[in-house]
Amino acid sequence: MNDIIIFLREKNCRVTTQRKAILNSLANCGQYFSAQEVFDDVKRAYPDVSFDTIYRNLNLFSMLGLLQQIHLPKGDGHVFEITEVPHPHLICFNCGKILCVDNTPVELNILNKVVGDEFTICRYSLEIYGYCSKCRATQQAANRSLELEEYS
Amino acid sequence: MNDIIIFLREKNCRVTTQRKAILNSLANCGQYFSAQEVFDDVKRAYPDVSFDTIYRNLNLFSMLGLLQQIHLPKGDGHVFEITEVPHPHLICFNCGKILCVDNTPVELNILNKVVGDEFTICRYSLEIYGYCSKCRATQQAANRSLELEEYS
DNA sequence: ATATTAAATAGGAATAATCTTAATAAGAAA
DNA sequence: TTTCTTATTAAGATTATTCCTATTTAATAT
Repeated sequence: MNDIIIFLREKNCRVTTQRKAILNSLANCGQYFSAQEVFDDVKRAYPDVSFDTIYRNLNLFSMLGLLQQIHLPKGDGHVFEITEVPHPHLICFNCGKILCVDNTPVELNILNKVVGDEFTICRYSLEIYGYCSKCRATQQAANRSLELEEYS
Repeated sequence: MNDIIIFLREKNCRVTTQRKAILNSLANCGQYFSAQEVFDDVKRAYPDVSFDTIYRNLNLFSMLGLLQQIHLPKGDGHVFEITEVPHPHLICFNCGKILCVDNTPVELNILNKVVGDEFTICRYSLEIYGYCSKCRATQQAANRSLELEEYS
């Protein structure tokens, strides 16, 4: 916690009561969490906090590289993860479960080679959508009626 | 157009007036477009169409693999692209410009090897955020005040 | 051509996320 | 400590997106 406060000062970001409260809340959240969860938790300590402040700061923390955003399918918003290392996630269409991919197929130095001088990379986000082993059987049956594609 | 209608029937999806109108609109949209743009365009031909119908069908078309969704940074929603082949995109934090990466560093067969039997992949989404060459100079100056990280 | 049935829709309610502005407070300087 | 500057905030307005339900209509069977 003190490390992050020092880090924020280094980045010329003010260390406000609300930011400290948000950082405290993150410790109470699970591995993946929504802005709503953080809001509910912070509100217990600071009933006056506004939703806007939560969003603004979660986005700031993302930009600073303290959090990663994970995009849910079907435009269902996004959740956050506390990690400084971007990595891919598997997301189940059916149950919504999120799994980390540790053995990452994307290396930033490879990406940098690909984009060359045309672009300066700050961060990336790779979501892999489909069905977890648990949901596969039931969902594949349902998909057969829609005949959705699957990569093999 | 006729191909897509046949395709929809094959997938057991009904070919409604609204769906045909949406498909027609897509031809009028640029390479990347928002649900709002499609709504505005469809509304000209069918003033009664509801926003819900636009969203529902753009999501359906995504699920069917006709469209890809591109997640904008800072939770700023997403735009769609007409393409059946998922591929990465570079997105400029500053001007919002979107660039395709053709020489893709992600291959579905590699992903499938990584996830093995634990997950059935349907599609993926890789967004690479940062600054385009045009915005780099001006924005890096701004970033120095915030001292945001950049990968080298 | 008509009836049947289930998917798809419109409309409006509900929720989520962002923007605007005046007030507040953190950090810097005196 | 006190003042000053400006980033940050709360509040509410606005916009974006999804949900709910009664109605409509595409596709199928008669």
